[in-house]
Amino acid sequence: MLDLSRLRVLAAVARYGSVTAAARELHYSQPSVSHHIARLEAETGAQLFQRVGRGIRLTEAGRMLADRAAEILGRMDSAAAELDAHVGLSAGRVRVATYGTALVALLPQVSAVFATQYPGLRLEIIDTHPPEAIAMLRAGEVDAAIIFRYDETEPDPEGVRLHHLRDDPTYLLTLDRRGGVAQHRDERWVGGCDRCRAHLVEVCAREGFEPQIAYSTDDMVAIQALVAAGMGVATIPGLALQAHRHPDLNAYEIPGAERHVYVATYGDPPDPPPTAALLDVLMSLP
Amino acid sequence: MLDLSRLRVLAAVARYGSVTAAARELHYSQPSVSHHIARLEAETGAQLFQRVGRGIRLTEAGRMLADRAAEILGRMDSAAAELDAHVGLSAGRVRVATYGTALVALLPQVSAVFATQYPGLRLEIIDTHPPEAIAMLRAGEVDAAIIFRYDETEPDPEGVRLHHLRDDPTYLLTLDRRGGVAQHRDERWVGGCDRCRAHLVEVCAREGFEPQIAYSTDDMVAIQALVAAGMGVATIPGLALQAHRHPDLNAYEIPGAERHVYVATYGDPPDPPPTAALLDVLMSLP
DNA sequence: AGCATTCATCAACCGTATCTATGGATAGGA
DNA sequence: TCCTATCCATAGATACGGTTGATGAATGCT
Repeated sequence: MLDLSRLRVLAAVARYGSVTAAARELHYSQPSVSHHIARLEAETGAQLFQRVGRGIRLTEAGRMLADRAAEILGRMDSAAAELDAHVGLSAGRVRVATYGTALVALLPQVSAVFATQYPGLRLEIIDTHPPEAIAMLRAGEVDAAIIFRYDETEPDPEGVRLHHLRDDPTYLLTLDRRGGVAQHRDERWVGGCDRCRAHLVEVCAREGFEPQIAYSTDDMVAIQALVAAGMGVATIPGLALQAHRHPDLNAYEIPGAERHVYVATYGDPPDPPPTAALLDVLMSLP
Repeated sequence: MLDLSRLRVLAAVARYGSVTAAARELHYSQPSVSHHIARLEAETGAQLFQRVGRGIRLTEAGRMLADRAAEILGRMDSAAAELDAHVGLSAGRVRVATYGTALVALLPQVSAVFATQYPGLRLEIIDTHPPEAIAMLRAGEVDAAIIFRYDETEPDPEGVRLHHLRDDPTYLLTLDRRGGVAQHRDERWVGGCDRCRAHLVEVCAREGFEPQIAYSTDDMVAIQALVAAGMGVATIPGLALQAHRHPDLNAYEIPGAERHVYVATYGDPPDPPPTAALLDVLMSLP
């Protein structure tokens, strides 16, 4: 196959019409350039130049190949430039899968930091529950996943690395001023997603009762509206409260019911620069 | 700048998703491929792959560069194929400048041979008198020039090589049956181009008279029509008669008045293949 | 637990590009 | 006409880089 440095030499000789001038331009010695074009002709079996007196002139085939060479070299240059942009994080994208609460509470700030600090680095966000987020991370559909778990002693998911982001306390939401979970054992409860509901049942079991779950929704606004309407009480993560807070409601932190929030990445360290940048920004959030 | 063999390795690893598989495909050893991608990453400063367990996965930057690499390699391939076509004379073009008589008498046959023997090789023809044809040859505007001269002892034009093609006798065209030039000394003459007219004067001078040139034209049909109309006599090259012959006219070969016909090419041997092919065909014409 | 696979590292060999020095040829000037 | 400067090709020496084979570490499967 054709050799790139030969093509570069050919293009230079074609542009300057002289072996010596091309050598000067390329910072080569003249014999080196002469040798290159001789080898190129031998390798391709084509006559690229015709020697005329003490000069040379391109043949039709030589002109054609020189044009192609210039084009290829141009593409090479632009590919190198594009790669440099990726290295400097002024190009590329990061795809992150995250659950709804973190999406509204954290990602807007991340996006704002990216816009000023890494313009050109696209942030793509996918709203998914943790199990699916991990699956997407393994499948390479996202570069990072923001997940949570209640029990930090449970084993880490296989094949991914977890970076602890923060602990998110769970709050009891009520209309009245009674702050204990057990005090609401006979009321109706509003549940969240599957895992949140399971955790709610567990917390209540610790207090010795089974909650009567009247309605389940992931929507933090809906949950608060239902409680405010007197439908019952609910638990809600602190991050959700940070994003939206109904004025009529009281919130009491439930001890020992923190959500442990992590960013998961795939593969061995080091993480690719865009992913590392996302991690940095997430870690530095207040 | 980026190295092509590295890019080829990168493209292969990207396509197969494995260093070992890429090595098999490229007929490289596995460490060689591993080394190549390590060097490519070091040279570009970009993280192209992420090691995950016993495998590897492309990063965003790696995917981008691999795509560009595949594109560049494709262009390289097509350039090589195009070049091969030129070598095999199934592509390219030959540009030839020729004077009118040779154009109508020789070039159609050349064109016919090219069409069957070198399909894809374009033949471009320019109608020019010999001095201009030589100038165009020197300027690189044509690859060959078909010229003639009467005096073969005159020095060859500078900077070009002449290949003798044939000797084209000059004929005396008359309405009657008198075949000698001197026998028409008092008639009126029809002249051709500048150089032909000068030659006519010279031939007549050898016979001891100066011809009375009543009309001059290059058009072989017009010359014959004028003579047939009784306007006078004329000289005409054999090749012209070969292309067009007025039935009423008699033609007598003038001894020692041959046109020497040559193909001129530029630069040192060997000629580029398309030019050599044209020469071959011209030489083999009857 | 054992085996096969995968990728990274190391040392040795080989190929090839590059340089300097030299030669042959040509174009321009005295 | 000769001389000189310029240009391209060739030859030999050096050094850089690529390829290979052997080896090691880590992982996933049976």
